[in-house]
Amino acid sequence: MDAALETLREEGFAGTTARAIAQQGGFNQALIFYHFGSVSRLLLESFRRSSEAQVAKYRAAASEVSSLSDLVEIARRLHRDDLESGSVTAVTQLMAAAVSDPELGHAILERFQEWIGLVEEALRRAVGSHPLAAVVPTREAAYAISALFLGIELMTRLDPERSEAPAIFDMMVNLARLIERLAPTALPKV
Amino acid sequence: MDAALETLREEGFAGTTARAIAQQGGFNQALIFYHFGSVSRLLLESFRRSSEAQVAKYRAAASEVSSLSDLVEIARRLHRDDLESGSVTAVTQLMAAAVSDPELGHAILERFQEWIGLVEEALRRAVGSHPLAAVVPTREAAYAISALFLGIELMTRLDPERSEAPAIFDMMVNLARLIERLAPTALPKV
DNA sequence: GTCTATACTTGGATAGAC
DNA sequence: GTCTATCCAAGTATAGAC
Repeated sequence: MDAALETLREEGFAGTTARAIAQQGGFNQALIFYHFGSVSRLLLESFRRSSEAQVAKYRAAASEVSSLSDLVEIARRLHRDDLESGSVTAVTQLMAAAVSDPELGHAILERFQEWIGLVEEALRRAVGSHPLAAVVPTREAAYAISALFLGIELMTRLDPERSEAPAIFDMMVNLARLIERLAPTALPKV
Repeated sequence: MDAALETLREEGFAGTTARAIAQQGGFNQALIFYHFGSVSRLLLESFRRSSEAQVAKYRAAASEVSSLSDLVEIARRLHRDDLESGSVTAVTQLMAAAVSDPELGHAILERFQEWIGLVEEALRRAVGSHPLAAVVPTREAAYAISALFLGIELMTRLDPERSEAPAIFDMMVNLARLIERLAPTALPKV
C-alpha cells in the first residue's frame, strides 16, 4: 500500500500500474493480484488506510484550534507535509481518476466527508459565535475550504518551484486575523 | 479536438486513448497520429484552443464586473456551463494527468495564468479601492479564487447529484455583498 | 506468500492501399 | 486525407513451481 501511494504521487494515476507499483516496492507484481485482486482495489484500500491515519493525525490538531488563524496555520502545515508525503496529491489523483470509476468515486467522496467534518468542527470552534457565522454557515465554509485546499494542491503539483501557495497562506492568515478583530457592530445586515 | 475533449470529459484522462477518441469522433485512430503526431500533442492543442475560446468568452463578461458579487455570479455561470460542456473538467483532468508529463504541465500552467489574470482584472475592478485590498492583494486573491474553483469542479465531478456547489455559490454571494457594504472604518489595522 | 512464466488484451504508432 | 492492416510495447491477470 505504501508503494501504491508512492507510485501514485510520483507517476500519477495513469502511471500507477501493477508493474510500476511492484518495482517501487521491490516485489513481484503478481502479489498485488494475490493480496488485493486488482490494482483498483489496492488503490481503494491504500487510500482508506492513508486517509484514516491522516484524519487521526489532524483530528488532534483540529481539536485545539481556537481561532481562524490557527486553522490556516494547520492548513499550511498540512500543505507543507504533503510536499514530501504526497498524501493529498494522492487524493487529487484518485479524484481525477474517479471520473471514469464510479465505485472509486463513491469511496473517495465518503472518506472525504471526514475531512470536511474535521474542518467544520474546527471552524465551529474558531468562529462559531462570530456574527459572520450567520452569513457563512460552517458547513458550506468547510466545504469551500476543503475545495480550496484541493485546488491549491492540484496547482502546486504542476510546478512546485513556482507555486504561489506560501503567499496564499500568508494572505489567508492576514485575512483570518482581520476577521477575528472585526468589530461586530461593523457588520451590516444582509 | 472536440472528440478529444469530449472523451476527456466522459472517460477521464486514463480512458482517453487514441481509439476511444476516434470512436467518439467517428473516424479512424490513425488520423490522430497523422494530424497531431501523438495523443499527448492532440490533447495539448485541444486544450489550447478550448482555453482560448473560453477566455475570450469570459473576458467580455469579466470586463463588465463592477462588484464582488458580480464576480461570484460569473463564477456560478461558468460552473453551470461546465456541467454540460465539461471544459473545466477537462482542465482538472489534464492537470492531474500532468503530474506525469512535465511538458503538458508547463503548457497548462501557462494557459492557466490567463485565467488567473482574468480573475485578477475583475477583482481589481470590483474591489480595487476597497480597504480590504491592503490585506488581500488581488494577485493572491485571484490565485486562491481560481484554485477554489478548480477544487469545486473536482469535487462536483465525483458525484454531480450530491454536489454542494450551489450552496457554496449562494454563500459566496452573501459574503461578497457583506464585504461590499462593510463600513471602511470598521476595519482594524493588521 | 512469493516467485517465474505466460496467456490475453489494449494502446501507441507506422506502412501502405486508396 | 482517410482507411485497413499490422507491429510492438505495456498492461492485467492467472497457473503453477518453490
